[in-house]
Amino acid sequence: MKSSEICPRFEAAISLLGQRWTGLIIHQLMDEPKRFGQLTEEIGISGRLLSERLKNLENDGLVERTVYPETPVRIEYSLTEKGASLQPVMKEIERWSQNWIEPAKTAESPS
Amino acid sequence: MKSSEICPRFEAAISLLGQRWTGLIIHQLMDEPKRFGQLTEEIGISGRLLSERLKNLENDGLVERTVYPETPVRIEYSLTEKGASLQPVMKEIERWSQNWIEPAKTAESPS
DNA sequence: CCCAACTACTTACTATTTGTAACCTATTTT
DNA sequence: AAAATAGGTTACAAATAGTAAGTAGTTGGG
Repeated sequence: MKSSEICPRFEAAISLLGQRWTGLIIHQLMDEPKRFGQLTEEIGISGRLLSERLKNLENDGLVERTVYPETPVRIEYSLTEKGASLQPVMKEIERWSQNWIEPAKTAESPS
Repeated sequence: MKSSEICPRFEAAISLLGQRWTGLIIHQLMDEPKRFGQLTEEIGISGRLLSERLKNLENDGLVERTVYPETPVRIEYSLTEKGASLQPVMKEIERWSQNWIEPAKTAESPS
């Protein structure tokens, strides 16, 4: 019952990243801003959840929604400075996955 | 619908860490092996879910369950090499949270 | 020996979150 | 005008998480 012992900031960070899709969305926005449809296709998430997640990420200040009033209107989602600063985290997860996740199998250990 | 474009290893890693409690459990086991009751208290997770998560983590080869046949029996959970190799990831999340999460508020930016 | 307490879970049930599919509005192409 | 595309929202079923109580194997006391 005591959720002490753990740094509340770390807990907050984990409750952000430890939510389904969130990490993937941030990862996909790392290189360049993307549009709603592009994200659903690349990630394989439903519109309902993508919409929900993007709203949360906006509220947390990680993602920014920009409307370009061209014709037709174009809407892009990009990372804020706070969001972009997760790059080292993403890089480390990538590195770990390269070393410890077998591509096809569900195996345990690298060469 | 196409979940291509994303490295399947990265996806696998994210689906591990992007699950509620998993990151916190790994983090708590980083320093030293712990017992079931200790984890529930520190993390604030229910027995049901802790049990489930630990089983999954065992299956994924991240956590090891050791039974010490003392009297009374003592059961400890520890990280395997694969689990321990997530330390850089945890460290980066910690670093990020120190820089970008305000302790009391839900604020946006560091000093 | 019997009863309470402790650890490590499991089971039953409820609440919340996800996933699926259909729908909506505005614009644009055929 | 009809169909298509972008960017969503809504309604509902299915899966997952949370809560509380129960179980099994000790241990310690009366």
